[in-house]
Amino acid sequence: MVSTFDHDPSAAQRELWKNEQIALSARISWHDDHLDFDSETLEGLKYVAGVDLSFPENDFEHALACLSILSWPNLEVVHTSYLKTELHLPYIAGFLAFREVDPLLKLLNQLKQEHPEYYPQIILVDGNGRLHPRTCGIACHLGVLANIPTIGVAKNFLVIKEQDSGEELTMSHVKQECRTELLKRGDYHLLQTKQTIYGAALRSTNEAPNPIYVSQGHRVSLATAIKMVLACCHYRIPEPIRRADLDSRAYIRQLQQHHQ
DNA sequence: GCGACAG
DNA sequence: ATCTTGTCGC
Repeated sequence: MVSTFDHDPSAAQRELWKNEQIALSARISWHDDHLDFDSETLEGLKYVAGVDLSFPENDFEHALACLSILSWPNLEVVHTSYLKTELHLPYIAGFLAFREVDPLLKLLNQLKQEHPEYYPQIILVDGNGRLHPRTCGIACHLGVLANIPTIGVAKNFLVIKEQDSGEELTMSHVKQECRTELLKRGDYHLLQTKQTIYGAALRSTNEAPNPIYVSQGHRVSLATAIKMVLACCHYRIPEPIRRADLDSRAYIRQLQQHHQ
């Protein structure tokens, strides 16, 4: 029995995925907020969500997807939902959404059916949004498919190289800039080329010198995305994503113990 | 051929 | 993506 999981997808498959990302990216308006709350004061915001996938030890084909709903401005968990899922593709940098977005969409649809009162007004996604080779990371993917405002938050920098201009944002260059420029909570460094603003490296706490990488997903401006993420950061990782990560990992450990 | 790139 | 352990500072 040959599993598709064992092999990298063909170059042809990757070209199809690239075209899909380019088409999705074209559907996003990058300049404006399309929110149902005030982007300046955050007045009217009630619920903010975080999504993440956690994996059992040494098993990257099975995952527990998690959707955490937090109240604003208290940032307390009011609802958590999980979905055990089987993954059919390996992780490939630049194509994360094709591996992970389906279970997240299912969780959102399920919440809308069963607990519409908790349906979030904006989602923080573990991964990039516009900060992506084709300006279409998983946060964009999820936002467009579910038609909901999203923001991408990555813990590591994804190298960007522009096809036409040849201009690139390299790991070492960005880290260098961050060390010298990001001195306190709220300081950020724009990640941009001559033609595109991809996102920002943000120092989210005074204690954590390593930045997080914030970018627009869907229906949100970069300025609002940065403000929103910073407002959600008690620690380096914003609370909605942090809770989805912690709670799903705890639940996996519980499942494994109960199964023995 | 080599290096490297979210999760 | 996962795990463990130790260390520092309040």
